[in-house]
Amino acid sequence: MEFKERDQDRKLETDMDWHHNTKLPYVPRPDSSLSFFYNCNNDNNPYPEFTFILLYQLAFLFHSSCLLVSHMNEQMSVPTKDNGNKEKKKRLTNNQIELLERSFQEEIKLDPERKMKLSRELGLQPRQIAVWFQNRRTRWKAKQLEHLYDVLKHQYDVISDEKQKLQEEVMKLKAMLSREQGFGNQTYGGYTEISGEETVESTSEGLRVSNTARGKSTIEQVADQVYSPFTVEDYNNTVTLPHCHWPVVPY
DNA sequence: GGGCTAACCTATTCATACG
DNA sequence: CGTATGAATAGGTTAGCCC
Repeated sequence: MEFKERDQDRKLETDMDWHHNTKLPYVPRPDSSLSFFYNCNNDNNPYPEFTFILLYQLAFLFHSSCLLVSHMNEQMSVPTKDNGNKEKKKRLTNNQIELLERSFQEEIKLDPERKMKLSRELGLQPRQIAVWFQNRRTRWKAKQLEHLYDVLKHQYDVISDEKQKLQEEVMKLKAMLSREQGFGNQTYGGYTEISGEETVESTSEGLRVSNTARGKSTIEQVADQVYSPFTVEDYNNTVTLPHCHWPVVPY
């Protein structure tokens, strides 16, 4: 079967889920407009009864399928841009949303049993429950990304400030060094024969930094703080966690 | 392995509420 | 009346099941 056709079938099934309680109509005997099917009783036919039964069944099937298609189109409200009986979208009530929200906070994924339970409790179609959960997960992920962006931006700002301070300090120290060199090679305080880089190490700020100098620089350490708690794996884990541990965010 | 199915996802459409 | 929001659809992917 062509993929597109299969997909359409699947859509149909999904829609049948939407109208899971749809009952097929009683199909009456084909009407007179199909009477040509029954006019098989002529002299040239050696098996009039057999032909009648065969044609009757064919006619019945044809008529049934016609009725079935029209019934399904009617019942399923197949969204067509031009028909007048297109079903209007309705907002869910506050009570419905409240219960759905509570259920979502318990578990962001929806198992079939819970779907049916919610469907019964809320008087909504199972398909509507599934769609609501899908949309809610999308909003939840968007909020998570937004939150992650805020955290990263804050940490970026902290690093930026630190960098700015360090650059200003380097400038000051370079200026001091220039002045010092103006006095020749005489010692000045504790500094002798030092480069600009090392000067930073010797300042109070630099001393603070040097406490951690055994391993990584401040920036590297801050960078670690920025990136380590937010690995892709962690993010994926939060997304696939069975329970919503992320702070509840309004959507 | 390939077909089928159900559930999921992202992107999009469209109706509705609201300032 | 324009915009934001949310319900619903379209089309694609994936995993599980069966043959």
